[in-house]
Amino acid sequence: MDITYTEENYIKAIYALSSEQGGVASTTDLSERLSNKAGSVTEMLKRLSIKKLIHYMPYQGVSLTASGRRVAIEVVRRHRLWEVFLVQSLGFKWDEVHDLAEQLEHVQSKSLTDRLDSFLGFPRFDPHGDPIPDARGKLNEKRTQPLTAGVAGGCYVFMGVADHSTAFLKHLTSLGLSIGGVIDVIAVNDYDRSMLVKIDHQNHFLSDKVSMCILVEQHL
Amino acid sequence: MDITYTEENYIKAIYALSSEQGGVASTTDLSERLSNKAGSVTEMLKRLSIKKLIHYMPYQGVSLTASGRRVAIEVVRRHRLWEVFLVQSLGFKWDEVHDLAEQLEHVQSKSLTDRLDSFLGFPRFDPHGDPIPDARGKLNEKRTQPLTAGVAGGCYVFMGVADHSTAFLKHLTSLGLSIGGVIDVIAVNDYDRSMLVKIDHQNHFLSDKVSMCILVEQHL
DNA sequence: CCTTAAATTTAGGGTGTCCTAAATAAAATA
DNA sequence: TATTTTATTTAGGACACCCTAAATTTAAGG
Repeated sequence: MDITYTEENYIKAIYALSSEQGGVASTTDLSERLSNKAGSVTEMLKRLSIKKLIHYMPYQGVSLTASGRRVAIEVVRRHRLWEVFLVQSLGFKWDEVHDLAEQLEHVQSKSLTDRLDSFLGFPRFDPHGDPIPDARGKLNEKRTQPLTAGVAGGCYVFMGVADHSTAFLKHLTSLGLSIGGVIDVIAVNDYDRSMLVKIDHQNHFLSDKVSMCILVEQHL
Repeated sequence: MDITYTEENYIKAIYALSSEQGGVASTTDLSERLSNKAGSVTEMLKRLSIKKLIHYMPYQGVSLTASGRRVAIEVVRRHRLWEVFLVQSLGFKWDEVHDLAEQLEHVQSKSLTDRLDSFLGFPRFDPHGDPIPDARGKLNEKRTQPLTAGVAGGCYVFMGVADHSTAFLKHLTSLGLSIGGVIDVIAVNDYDRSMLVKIDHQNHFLSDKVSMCILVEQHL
């Protein structure tokens, strides 16, 4: 079965939304995420449903079928591998690679993907800390928490982001933060959940808008 | 101005055909090369003409404008760089890369292309011996001749192919021939232009269908 | 429960790219 | 040159993907 460029983008969006929420994505959410109007989304949902890539019950939202999920994971795998390539081999910065990977991810070739994977040394995470599914579609889930869950005195390792926008990534860079970096939480403001943290010997204030998108693990 | 995937393919085909022939490509040639019907081609030619990418006089064939040529060369550059990457970095064989490069070439990003070029060490030729335009669009023309122009007793260096099909490339591989390889012409049959050659200490008969697509330079 | 608001779908259009079949122009042949 | 063949264009239709506006269904609030 052949799946178009656009269909892949819908599948990917459904995958992302339905894993954030309880397994289903709504028409409106999709329409926002893809910057398309709701009517266009409905139309595509019907097509994807005919192709048996999604479960679609009008008005009830959609979820991926097994084969839809396979497609989604393959696209995600390609996207993240290309991101690694762009950063690791071509020297792009982590905030520059998203849009390029968004195009490269649609080159449908198992052998290309697998060889790229091997060439890169089978990386397990992309430059933003997102896990890369392996050739069989196995994806080791990240066991991370947003930094907002951190407590004063706690020490955390920066493992990934929940906001992939260039603006946000540039901001983190300006804080001296990159994947694997250590964050000491000095104080947490109960009222607005803002926090004072130490990164690379420097103190910074983080609003909860920011710390919510910083994904961390407890430091060992 | 944005140029679609399909438009790029038309531009590339026009570029290829019009450099083979006297600067113009016909509707029928394009229709064959692109496996589209003539009517579809005419329609696209009108569109490309409006975008000022081609000179189009109905019934008279088309040629590229300066800006069309710039687009074509950029696409060719991307195609050939990706081919180098696929062979050199990912270990594909030279007969496996065409279709993949055909997809990768449409990722429109100057910085990606230039970084890839640099990553690969600014290669001047692709795995089939075709010259790669540099970042400014400069393309050093190959000064090669088909092996059919060779004479008995002559010694030649294999520089490229005029047929990029997998079948032909595999055939060359089976003859022990790869870019840079040396070909000694032992005898030429005047009647059908077939020839007896020595490649890597082994003798082979080549029909003119084959030797016509083997591009060579005189050995120093 | 009824009414309003919000979410979703349907209806009707538009563009890009393709097709087939018919009409026309150019080239080849007699 | 007249006629036939071939090349090309035009006309009309299809499908994927998008839109706006109207209709409908579901959810929310009184």
